[in-house]
Amino acid sequence: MSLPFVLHIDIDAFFAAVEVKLNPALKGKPVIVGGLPGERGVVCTASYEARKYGVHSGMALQTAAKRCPRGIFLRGRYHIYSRVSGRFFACLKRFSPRVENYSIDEAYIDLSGTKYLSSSVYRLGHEIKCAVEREIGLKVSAGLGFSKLGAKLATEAAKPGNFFVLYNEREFITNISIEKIPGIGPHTLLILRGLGINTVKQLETAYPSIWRRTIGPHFYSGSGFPVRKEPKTKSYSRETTFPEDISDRELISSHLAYLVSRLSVHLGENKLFAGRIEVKVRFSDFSTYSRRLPLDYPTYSYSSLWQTALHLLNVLLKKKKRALRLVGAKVEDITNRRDLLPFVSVKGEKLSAGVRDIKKRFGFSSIVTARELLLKDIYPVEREGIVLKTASLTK
DNA sequence: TCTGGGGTCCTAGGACCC
DNA sequence: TCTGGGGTCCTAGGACCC
Repeated sequence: MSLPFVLHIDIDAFFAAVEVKLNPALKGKPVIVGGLPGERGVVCTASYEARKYGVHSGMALQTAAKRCPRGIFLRGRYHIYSRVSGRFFACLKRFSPRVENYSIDEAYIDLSGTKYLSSSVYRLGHEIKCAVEREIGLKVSAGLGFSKLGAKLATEAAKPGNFFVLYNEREFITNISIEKIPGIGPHTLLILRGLGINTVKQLETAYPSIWRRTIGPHFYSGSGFPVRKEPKTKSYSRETTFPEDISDRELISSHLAYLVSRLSVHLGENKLFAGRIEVKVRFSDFSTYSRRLPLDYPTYSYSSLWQTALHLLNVLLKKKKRALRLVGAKVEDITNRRDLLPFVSVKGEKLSAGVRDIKKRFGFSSIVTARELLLKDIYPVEREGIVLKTASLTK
């Protein structure tokens, strides 16, 4: 009988670290990934040098630029980060089959019952950390605990670049300040403070149900939440915040068409079918609305998705007479049921497959709908493409 | 300071049925 | 002519995470 052991690993300042690795001249400099200073957007990752200036992720780029005028601002190259991430997880899986990819740069590894247990589980944790660093060439922080929550908090204590073992997890957690607990955000924090709750111990004894709810399914709580296998994705979304608010309906629907097209291609490439689609808008006053509708049948066809999306957009635009800041689309109720494949023979599905093929071979913008063509200044056509005929633009 | 993009999960309340 | 109660399903939106 052995205790459960969970290792948590987190790549330090991931996106910034990748950029520094690819361009060593950036080493030791305040690197800020997320966008350029004048742009509408937020900081995605700040290097530790940039954090010294008070820059952190989620901060508006304009604020970051004020706090750190000499910061090196980069837009971010997500396809590269994603490749590094793949190597990160592959390396972890060599040590244990029970690896949960919690995010692009974070994982839980279940070390319970590992052969090396239990006298040297600590050494094993350290070995894994070093192996990952060698493999991807980036510094990571790691924490070992008896639960996911414990391991995660241990990693926090280890940052940057160290390995922290939580020997007395129960005591460590109960005495910790509640804002350190993942799952307790600004809103919950405000409520709890109002109730006079400041530590986990106070929360657990006074409001056990809140404790269970706020910590959610991600972490250990009494009976324990296991390290999960890769859960399958339940929804895919694409959204765009415009550089400037726009009112032109045609331009708005063109943006939406582009997003729906990307979703359609993504679904089709993975032989996935969406059962529902949602459209989201954000007006210039930041008020945000969404509307969703089930599709007639699960599909990845652009024309089916678009038809419903356009209808939802029209409903949403009636909400306010204001310029738009953002438009987005999301597909949900994803299935990969093979028995749905016969629907691919429907005309729209065949067209989708053809378009997808061309996009794959000649680039995403090599073939676009007439509607997307309105955006040609924003998303330049990569080659002389074929323009797919669509119905009237103003339908 | 002016607030991204991509996800997950939860809940209140309406519609509908018996 | 004053309107129950319970169950289920669905939508919109909020909170949270990285």
